[in-house]
Amino acid sequence: MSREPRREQLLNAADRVIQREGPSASMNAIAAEAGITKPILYRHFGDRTGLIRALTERHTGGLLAAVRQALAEPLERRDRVEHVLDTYLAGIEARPQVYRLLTHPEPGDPSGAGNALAPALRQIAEEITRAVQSQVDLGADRDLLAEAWGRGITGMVLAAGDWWLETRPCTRTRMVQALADLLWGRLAAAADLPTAVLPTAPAEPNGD
Amino acid sequence: MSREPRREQLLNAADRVIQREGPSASMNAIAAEAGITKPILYRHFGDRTGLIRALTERHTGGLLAAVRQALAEPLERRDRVEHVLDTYLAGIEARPQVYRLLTHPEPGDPSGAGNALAPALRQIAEEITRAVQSQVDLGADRDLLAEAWGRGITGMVLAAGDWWLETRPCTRTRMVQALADLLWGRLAAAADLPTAVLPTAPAEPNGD
DNA sequence: ACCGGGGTGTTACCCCCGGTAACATCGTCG
DNA sequence: CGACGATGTTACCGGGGGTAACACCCCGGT
Repeated sequence: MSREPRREQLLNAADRVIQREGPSASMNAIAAEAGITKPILYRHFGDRTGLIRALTERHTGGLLAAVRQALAEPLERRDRVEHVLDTYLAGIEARPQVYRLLTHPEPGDPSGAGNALAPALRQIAEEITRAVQSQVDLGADRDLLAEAWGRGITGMVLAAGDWWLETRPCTRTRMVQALADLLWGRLAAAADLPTAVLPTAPAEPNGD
Repeated sequence: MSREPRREQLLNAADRVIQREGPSASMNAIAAEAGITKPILYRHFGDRTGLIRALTERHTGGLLAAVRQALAEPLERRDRVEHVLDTYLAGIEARPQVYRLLTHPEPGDPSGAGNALAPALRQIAEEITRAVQSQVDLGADRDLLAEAWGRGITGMVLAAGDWWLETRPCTRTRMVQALADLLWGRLAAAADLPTAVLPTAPAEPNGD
């Protein structure tokens, strides 16, 4: 049996463990799930990050492709944006554990310093950047704006989506509306509230 | 000498190590930097997360207070938003390593599952939520929108700020403009670009 | 029939990390 | 003085990532 099929089996096992125990599952646990021992895993994936990377690449495909396709949909812009948001939220809703893996990829790697966006998310950010660049007329600043917005929108959806997944405060479509509204400048358009009172929150140094 | 001052000294040492080695510095390294050994650290902080928490709380104060104050500034809304953005970016610009600590607090903790936003950031998100709730008239959906937007905006600024810090594609004020423009619905307002190419040949399933 | 290579797998080990137990030392207060 | 609360130490544990060394098994070549 050539290497590939075995690799797939090992990835399946790793997948199951991570579904069950979260992204911090140990190599021992993964090996045990696969019915084998550690060195084999290391033969196939080099090190832990290699395994995780293989795993994420395998799952990213679907979500990334879906988002990319949604970005290219021939709709009115607002509808397209909503479509993309819904696609993303549906994706993370379907497989929360995998989604964790995508967002928390390599716990505490000392090398690369701090990327707020995991590789999988960075691909999405680039996809958005490209879409904005090619679809929206932003004048001279287009490159800067598109890049900044690509990252920004990705981070926004990541954080908001995470919150939504955990607290489930509303339906998915409603959440899509809320985010699209934000992107659509509803924050700018809304009226001021009467300056109630309380310039500042009464100093409450700490909570939790 | 009561406990507090020693604690401060230990935190100073931890701070130096983390400035130098990043947030994944080991307890041994921190103890060594302080000229002592591990058990003392554990006496003072319980465990690693306790230390990190103490450290973040110490640094969060400044940024959080600054953001809170910026949110309460008596300006036109757009100016206020820009002020908040600038405050945040200035804060992370001043101390990148600390900022890493705030955003990557506990690498791979198995307990809390996956919070995309670190505690420090969550406080900022709540601050934004409160500000939106009390300052902007959003009709019946105000609670949901304010919460979703609080998280979303925080995530947006986190991701975009991270990218900006690493690549420094423009000045801070320009970055502030770019993000404020996004929040101000410029994405919605801009014209379509002539559908230059794109619909292209019918579906060409392709991977990068 | 023999051998070698590429796959399978194992046990046993290393180093470091987070965390703890047990013990020794100083200064202060009653 | 003694008790107490702080300081500090060495030595250890369990477990995680990662590696070395060895064993099997099958298949194809000479």
